[in-house]
Amino acid sequence: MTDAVAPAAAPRGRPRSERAHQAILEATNQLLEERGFSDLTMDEVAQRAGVSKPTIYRRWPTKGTLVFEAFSADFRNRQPLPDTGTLRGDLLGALRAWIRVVKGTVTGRTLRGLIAEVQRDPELAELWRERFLAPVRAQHRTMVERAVLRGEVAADADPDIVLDLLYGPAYHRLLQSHLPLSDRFARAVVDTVVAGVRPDPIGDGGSKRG
Amino acid sequence: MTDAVAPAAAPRGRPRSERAHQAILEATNQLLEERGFSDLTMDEVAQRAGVSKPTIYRRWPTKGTLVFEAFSADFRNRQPLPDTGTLRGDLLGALRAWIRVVKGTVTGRTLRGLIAEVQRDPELAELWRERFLAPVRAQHRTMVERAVLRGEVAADADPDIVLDLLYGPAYHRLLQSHLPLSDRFARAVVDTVVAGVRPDPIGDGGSKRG
DNA sequence: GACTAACGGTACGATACGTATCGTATTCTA
DNA sequence: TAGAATACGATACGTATCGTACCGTTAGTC
Repeated sequence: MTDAVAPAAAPRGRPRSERAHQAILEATNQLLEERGFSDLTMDEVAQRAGVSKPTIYRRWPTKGTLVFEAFSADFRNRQPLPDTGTLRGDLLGALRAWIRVVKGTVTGRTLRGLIAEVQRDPELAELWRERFLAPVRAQHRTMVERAVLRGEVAADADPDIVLDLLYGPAYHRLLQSHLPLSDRFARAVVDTVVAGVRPDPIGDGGSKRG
Repeated sequence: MTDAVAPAAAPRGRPRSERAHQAILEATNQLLEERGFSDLTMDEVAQRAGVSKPTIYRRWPTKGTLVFEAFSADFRNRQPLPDTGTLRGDLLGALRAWIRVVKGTVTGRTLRGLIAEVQRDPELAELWRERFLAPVRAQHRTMVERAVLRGEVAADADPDIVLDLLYGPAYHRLLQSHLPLSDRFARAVVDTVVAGVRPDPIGDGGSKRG
C-alpha cells in the first residue's frame, strides 16, 4: 500500500501496444457477432487482430475476462437512466431499452454466454458483480429512490427487491427462452410491480414487506 | 411413423443392462455432489459406475443430457404444489421450498451448471424447456389459476407473468449472486407480487396489464 | 548505446469430450 | 444347439481449445 498512489512510475522496457489492445477488442466483438461466446476461440481472435496469442494473455487472463471487457462498456452505455417523472415511465423505459438491446443486437447472445461462463469461473463472477452488476444496479436504483421521494413507493420498500422484480423476469426469459421478451411482457411486469410497491392508500394493517 | 405405437417388439440381441443404467445415474449424482457440473468428467463417471464410457454414450448423447436426467427427477419431486387457501400462502410456500432446495442441497450448484450448459447446447435447451420448465410451470400455474377463481387475482392477468415475477427474481439471485436468497427476500417478493396482481378494488380506469 | 519488457511466431502441455475398434458376453430365434 | 444380433468392458484415439514456454526481434527508456 505504500506506493499505491505512485504517479505511474516511468515504465521500463517496451510499452504495451495500444494498437494491439484495440485490435484485440475489435476482433473479439467481430467474432462475438459471427460465432457467439462459446464458439469464439482465442486463436481466432489472435489471427483476426493480427496479434500473437501471448499478446492477448498479457492483457486478459482468460477468455471470459476478454469477452467481458469487449462486451461490458458497450452494453452499459446502451442502458439509459430514464427520468420521466413517474415510476411506471422510468421502469418501462429502462426495461424496454434492455429488451431492445438484448433482442435487437448480438448482445443478448453474448450476455447469455457471459452469464453461463460466470457460473463456472469464480474470478470472472467477482469481476461480473463488481464491474458490471454493481454499477448498473446503482444507476437503476436511482429510479426507485426518486419514486420513493415522490411517494409512489412505500418508504420501507427495498429498492433491490424492486430491481429484482423488474430485471429478474427479464433475465429469466432471456436465459430460459420459455416465453418471448415482448412489449406486452414488459408492460405487464412494470404495471404489476408499480401496483405492488405502491404505498397502502389506507393503513389496512396488512403485514407487507416484512 | 408407421410403427410408433408398436408394442415394444421383442428386441434382438443382448438387452441394455438396467444395473449399469442405475449405476451411471448414481455415480453422476455422487460426482455432482463432490465436484459440480463443470468439474465432473465422463471418464470419472464411467470409472465410478464400473462401466465403460461407450456404455454411457449409448444412453445419453452428451454430458449435459446425462446430468439433466440425474438432476431433474429428483428436483421436480422436491417442488411441492402448496394449497394453503391464499395466493400469498401458496406463493410463499413454493418460493420457500425452491430456496430451501437450492440453498440447502447441492442442487443449486447443479441447477446453475445446467442453466449455463443450456446456453451453449441448443438440443439440451429444448430438452430443458420441454422436460423440465414446461411441467414445473404447468404445475405452478395452478396456484395462480386457483387464486383467480378466488378473486385474488385480476381475471385478465397473465399467469405466466405472475410466475416470472415470482421465480425470475429467485433465479436472478441464484445466477448473479448479487444478493442472498434470504427469507426476507422471499417475503418481500411474494408480498409485492400479491399486491400487484390484486384486482382493482375500484374501477379507477388505470390502464393495467395492457 | 545498454537495458528492459512487449512483440510475433510457434510449439507445446493439459484437459476432456465423444468415437472407433475389438474380443467377449448375453439374449432371442430357428 | 447353432447362429444372429446387440450390449458389454477395455482401450486407444481423434478433435478441440484453453493457456503457457520459448525465442529471436523490436520499440521504447535511461
